[in-house]
Amino acid sequence: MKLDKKEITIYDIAEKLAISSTTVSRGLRDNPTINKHTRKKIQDTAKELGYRHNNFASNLRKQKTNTIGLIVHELNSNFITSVLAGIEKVTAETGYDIIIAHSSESYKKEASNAVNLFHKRVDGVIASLALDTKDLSHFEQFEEKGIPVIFFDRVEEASTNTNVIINNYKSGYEATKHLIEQGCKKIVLVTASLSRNVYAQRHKGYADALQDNHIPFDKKLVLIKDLSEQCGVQAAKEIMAMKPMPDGAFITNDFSAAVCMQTLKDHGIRIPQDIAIVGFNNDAIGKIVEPQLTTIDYPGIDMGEIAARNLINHLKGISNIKKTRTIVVNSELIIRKSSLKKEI
Amino acid sequence: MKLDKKEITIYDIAEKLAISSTTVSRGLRDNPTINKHTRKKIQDTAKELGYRHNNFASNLRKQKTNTIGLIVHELNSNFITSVLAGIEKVTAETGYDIIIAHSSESYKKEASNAVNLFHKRVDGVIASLALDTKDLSHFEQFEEKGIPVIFFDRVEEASTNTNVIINNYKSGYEATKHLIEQGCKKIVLVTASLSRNVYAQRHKGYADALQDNHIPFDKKLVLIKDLSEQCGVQAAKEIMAMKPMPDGAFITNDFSAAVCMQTLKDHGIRIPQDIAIVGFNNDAIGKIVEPQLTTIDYPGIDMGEIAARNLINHLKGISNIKKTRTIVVNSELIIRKSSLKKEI
DNA sequence: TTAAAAAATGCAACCGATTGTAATTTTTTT
DNA sequence: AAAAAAATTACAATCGGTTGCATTTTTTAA
Repeated sequence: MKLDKKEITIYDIAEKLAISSTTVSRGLRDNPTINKHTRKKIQDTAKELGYRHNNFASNLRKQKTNTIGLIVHELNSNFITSVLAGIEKVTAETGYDIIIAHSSESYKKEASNAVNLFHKRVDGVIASLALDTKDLSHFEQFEEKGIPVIFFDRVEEASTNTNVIINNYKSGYEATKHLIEQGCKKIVLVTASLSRNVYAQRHKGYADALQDNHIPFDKKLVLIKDLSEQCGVQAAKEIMAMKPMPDGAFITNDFSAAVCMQTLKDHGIRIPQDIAIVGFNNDAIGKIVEPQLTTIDYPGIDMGEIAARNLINHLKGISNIKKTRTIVVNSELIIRKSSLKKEI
Repeated sequence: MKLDKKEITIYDIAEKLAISSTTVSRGLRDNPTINKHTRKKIQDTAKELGYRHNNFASNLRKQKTNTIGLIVHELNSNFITSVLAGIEKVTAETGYDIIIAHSSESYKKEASNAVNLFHKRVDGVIASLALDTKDLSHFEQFEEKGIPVIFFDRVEEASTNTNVIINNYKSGYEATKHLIEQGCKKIVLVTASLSRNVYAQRHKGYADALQDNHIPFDKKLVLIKDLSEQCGVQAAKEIMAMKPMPDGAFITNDFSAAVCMQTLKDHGIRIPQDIAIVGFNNDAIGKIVEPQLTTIDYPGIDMGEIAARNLINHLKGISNIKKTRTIVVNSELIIRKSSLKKEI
């Protein structure tokens, strides 16, 4: 077994330069009370000896970690990775680290991730809830210690936390209205659990758009699914079994919409002629399917940036998130061929 | 400003129970030298007081972090998330934590991520290289401190590190052979930088399959692209410009293959009749495109699990990765409609 | 040249858990 | 009941930075 070289500490640097460890500590962080010349010598020696900062010692003493925790339901989505990019942009600027934890849409795992981050002593948390998360009790531990938590996208609207969201109601309304304008009379809504805010709001927008256009709301046209691959196939089958077959579908997830569309096409159904389809998320997949998918564009980067900016400003005492309750980011309908009955 | 409750330490527990902090420390970790009854009291009191373990103090003292770093080129891919799932399975069992760093295919960011993990003092590293990473000098810092590094998928074959890979040569060979068997005579290879092992090997397999079947290798049929969305469009255009047009294409990335296929179809080219297509990765997208995409299945979960298992066994002294150089995981050709000229 | 002000550096006590070894208590053996 | 063995528990040093305050050195002002 190779013997690892001993770790270099500020004491080694201090000894070599015959100064105190205090000065070294300050010099390494460019503290202006230390003479410029001394600082240079310290930093050069640190490099020369291969010094590396010990975060554990530092955090232990400072009682801060300079780390924020991110809890998401899934990593494998364009939306989440763009949120991540937005957060990283801010944290890179401000010198914070990120710990990423994902729950795979499981409430249980989300709760254990929360405990984990809590024990890791993150300074703050940014989170998007799993599909089946029903209460926020696992976030209370943060509250109790005064650790700020900001939710985005998948939030609990009734909570007193800061939420960064899009207007899901408006998006649902617009998507449905668009389908109606294209001449659809019988519109299916394929969505996930209505206990999750985003789906509940989209559902509400759907229902109101129908009502405003004098189309009766029919509960049987609302299909509640998970967001699996299988769900797209299932939805397609149920749609095909309806008599008469619906002529429009608002599917609140692009991947599911793509799978559903595929299955419908396999059974000889023409899109958009027989049925017009609108998805949600503006995933890359929407431009690859045939016909290209009309969808709602969701500004992930902005949401990430806003959430991170607010959190860090709060941590630095620049602002106080307790005063901000909800931040709504713009989303918009992107019209592509899958819904254009009129132009054909 | 709300005053946060003071943090509870083992000393608080010790004081309350009138025992020493040593006993508390051991009791919390269920050390059998501590009386069962005492242990119970300690753990109950800890819960009651809201004690949380201080990793910083612990790591500082133990000089270990129980954390492994993961460096990947991208998060937004099915392959990488399944690797992650495999790694998490092992780390969950063994009590290790993961820090995820992604480079967005940038060598520079990869290097800075490596420095970051180094300063975070991860006990070990699992990495998949960015497209343009040409040397492994940024990993030398780990080597010097005796921190083990295992590479997977995107590796530097000439290095002396442990690599977990699939047989890219064989996969490239089989994909090409399959196209030849379907009657293709002029086969395009769309791939990424040949300086990255995976693409170099697939290229070699392609070239050898051609030769073994007496089809002359033509450099002009090899299109080197990045893996962007645009690249699929570009490739399609170049393919269409070739006279006569190729009748087969091996595109070493499912997403690019899907985009390329889409573009070809937009120009009235029939798949697989006019040109048969094989992708790589077995991404979900392959089952959504029309026709469904023939591809190479890549066992992400297994690779993650194997990499993590080897790393952690090494850390625990159970085995020594210095003795294992390369682990090859099975991959296989999945035949779907996009390449089946014969059956039509 | 001396006093006052400013700049630079150092002292020493923390932060909280871990661990080798010693001390104490309890149990077993004779 | 005393001695030996086993089981528990405690002491005290350690990990490596950080920071309030004191001290020393240098610069400026008088």
